[in-house]
Amino acid sequence: MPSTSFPVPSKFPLGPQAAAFGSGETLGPAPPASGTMKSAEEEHYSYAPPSIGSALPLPTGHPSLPAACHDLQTAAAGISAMPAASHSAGYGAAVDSASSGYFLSAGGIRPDGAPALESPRIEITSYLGLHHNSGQFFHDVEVEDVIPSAKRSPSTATLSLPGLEAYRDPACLSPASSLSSRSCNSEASSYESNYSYPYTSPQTSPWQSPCVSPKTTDPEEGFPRGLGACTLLGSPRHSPCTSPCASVTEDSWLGARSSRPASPCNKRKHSLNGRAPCSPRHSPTPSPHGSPRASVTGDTWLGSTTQYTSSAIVAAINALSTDGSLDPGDGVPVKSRKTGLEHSPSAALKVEPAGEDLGPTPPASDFPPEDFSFQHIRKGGFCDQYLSVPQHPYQWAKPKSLAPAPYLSPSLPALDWQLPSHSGPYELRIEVQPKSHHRAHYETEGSRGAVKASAGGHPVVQLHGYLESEPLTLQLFIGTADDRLLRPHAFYQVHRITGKTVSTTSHEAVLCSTKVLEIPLLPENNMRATIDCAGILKLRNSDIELRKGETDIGRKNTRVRLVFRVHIPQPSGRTLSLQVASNPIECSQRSAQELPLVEKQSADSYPVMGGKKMVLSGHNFLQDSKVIFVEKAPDGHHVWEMEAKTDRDLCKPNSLVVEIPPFRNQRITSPVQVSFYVCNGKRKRSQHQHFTYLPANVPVIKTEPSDDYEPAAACGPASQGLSPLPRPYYSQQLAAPPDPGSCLVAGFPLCPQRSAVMPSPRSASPKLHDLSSAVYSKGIAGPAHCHLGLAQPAGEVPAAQDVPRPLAVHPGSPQQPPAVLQPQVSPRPSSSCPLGGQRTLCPDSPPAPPPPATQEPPCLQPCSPAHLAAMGRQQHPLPKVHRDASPTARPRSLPEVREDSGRNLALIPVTVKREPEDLDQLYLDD
DNA sequence: TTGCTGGAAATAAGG
DNA sequence: GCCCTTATTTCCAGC
Repeated sequence: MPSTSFPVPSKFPLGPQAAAFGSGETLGPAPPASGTMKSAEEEHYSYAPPSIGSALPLPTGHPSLPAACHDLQTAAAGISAMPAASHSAGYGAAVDSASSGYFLSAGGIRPDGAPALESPRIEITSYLGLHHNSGQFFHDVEVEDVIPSAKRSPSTATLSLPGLEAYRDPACLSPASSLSSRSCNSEASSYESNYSYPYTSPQTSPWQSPCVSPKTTDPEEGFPRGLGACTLLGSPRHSPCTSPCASVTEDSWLGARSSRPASPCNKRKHSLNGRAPCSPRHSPTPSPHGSPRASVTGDTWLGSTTQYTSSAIVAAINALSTDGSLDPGDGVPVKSRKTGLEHSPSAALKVEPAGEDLGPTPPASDFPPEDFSFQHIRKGGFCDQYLSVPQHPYQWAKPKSLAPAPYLSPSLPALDWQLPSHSGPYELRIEVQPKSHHRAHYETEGSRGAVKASAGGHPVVQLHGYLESEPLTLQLFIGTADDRLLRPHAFYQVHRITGKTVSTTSHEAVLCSTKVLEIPLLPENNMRATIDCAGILKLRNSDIELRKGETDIGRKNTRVRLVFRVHIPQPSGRTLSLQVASNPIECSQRSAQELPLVEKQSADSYPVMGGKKMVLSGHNFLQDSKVIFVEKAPDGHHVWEMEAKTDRDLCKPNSLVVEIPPFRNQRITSPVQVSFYVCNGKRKRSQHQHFTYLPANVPVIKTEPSDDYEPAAACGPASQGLSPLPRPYYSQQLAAPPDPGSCLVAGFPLCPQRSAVMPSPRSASPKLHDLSSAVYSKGIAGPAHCHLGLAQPAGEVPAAQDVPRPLAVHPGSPQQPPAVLQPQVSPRPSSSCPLGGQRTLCPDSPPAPPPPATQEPPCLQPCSPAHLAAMGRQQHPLPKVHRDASPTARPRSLPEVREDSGRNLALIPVTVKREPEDLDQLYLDD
């Protein structure tokens, strides 16, 4: 791991990010240690040390590097960095370090000869790196300090897309994945499996493996997730190249191990002949993504922190990247890359001989991480060949994205943070929703085009209230559509569409292993953008699930949402981040044809007595369709379930009339949020839609279905509770506080909600975030780590899990002492949640915020601290009750202590249905 | 020729 | 361990 040592970013001025990195990475710091692990905190905090900086060469990049190089560097750096950041968590310090080292080295190498090097490789990697990691990151950070964030255009540069290709290595491209799929995936596994890699880092493994073991193949694995980091990819990991080897390996490997030998493989092989042999990589793509979360959780990410960091980092990197215009990946359009890979490269790859060639290549293990990577490079192991493939000369030259220089701060909120859709005068709104079905394409397939609007055309997003003349950047990524908090989807990635039919400029970036499409929002267009450049890429379940830390299941997890974000620089120097998610989009082929889907509902709320007719609009409704209303406990158990009456005569494929059933508790004093879904059969259920029961004496509030709904004041409990979001469960947009400042508190210690439960590191979702890095970092650090890598049983920390994240100002705010953030760190949300603090956040919030009755999924209303607090306290009890209930006993009455308002409890017989499954499972159903 | 689709076969996963 | 059903992933073919 020697190598490891160096890269460390020199400066980590950044708070969070830095922390993340630093820590995560540890790398750098890690003194090389290879292996030495630091406590999360340490890492976070520690990383910053200047010493490190100095120590680190960051050569990468840094400053010294020419602009041109910059990109590369970035990439490289990113890579290195990333790992650390992101992954470190996951794997353990050791790993991280390793990885870091790994990358670093790579990076380091480059610096020198960088360019020379197979840039190709770099590119690939780079894309990852670019964003997030990279040493640059560090740099960026520094820079950032110096430079007004606002002015950077970074993202552009960085992102520039390379297409992301980055995602997949070229090598990977191959469908081959088949093998890989497993193997790869497994990468992690393999990793686990015992192969002893010198490095622990997962990432590393891949490489090594290449030759060595099948595992290797997996480039992907490492990749995505950890990589998420992506970052790395670039480098070493990139293994993709490796993969090639892998391929070699694969074969052997396969034979040996492949669990599923044939299947895909066969096909794939078949394809291989023609195509990409690399199979192993098949996952090539796998994009980076590994689900972020997973990643986070997983090895890769350090911890939530990481994410936090990562995002910040990314941002920073982006900013930096700005400088560099080059993007490794850039120039190459994804597809082109793909193609390229497939063809010639593939041949090469396929030949695998490489493998042989590689064969000779010492197992990764043999080399020190750094060396390892280098060696590959030097030797030109398969990688070289691979790389050598002259794919995109222009790659490097790729022009910067057209997008306006966005304002990017290194400290931008992590992608899994819950952000409001509007704040003060600003509102980010989806004017035209995407079609409810869009068949995502696999890497092995060609693009299936851009997501379209149901009425034809494409989705449209507009930022209202922005009167400045500076263009902004709209970020788009694929998010989840389940009941939990919105977060990047582990199994889907946004895919940039280009061509004659695309009128919107965009470029891809990879943040924390999540592809992000950046689209310019121009004042001349009224800050409105038509999203005709976004397709959806499906990653193989096997590739993602095998990653360490991945907690989500791909099977039946085929719904996504388009998530849009915009970061608005404020006069105060802070950045206001807004986010809005689209209606859910069913991405599978089958589902689109069979599963019922509710797009709109005529009512979002109604008094408990029910009886009103509600019209549901959507698809695949049948006369036999049933509409089931469900009240869930925080832990996902069904507290109440009722089949609503439907009017068969009025049932049409696209509309269904249902009578709102009376709520079980007619005495509620505050709105209770429940959900309902349309069921066409055993396994054919629509996604849950939100519905709010109002107290009998409360005047009915007209609700608008869908996206348009605008919560009054998000902050207040009232809004939360009441807010009848027309949106489906999934809609998790946070309502923004009426006034930007109202809910923000500098210090805001937020509940670590997610962090506790979710793998993902990101913990709090800040609404405004301060650019200042310092503080930021700290906060991050703590929390992040907590979870990463760990998958939590849904049941365990019910409340915490989905508890909405409060909006908050970035920890980074100068005012805030890092300490404040700490709460986030705490592993357990429940305990950790600083209620008091939260409350402080929203002054407006009513004193006794009655959280919506128990049912409400925490996730829905993240905003109010009170709410969170309440959840933390109140919800636990319920779960218990439920658990006690026998699973089978479906409707069963138990004295329930229900708290409508949070204060008054009424004992009411409750029908309890025990739901053994987690939310996830529920979602998956069956 | 490339990209986008729709369909469906081949496999894998679950029950 | 086998069979059946369902879900996933890869291929094909047409426009």
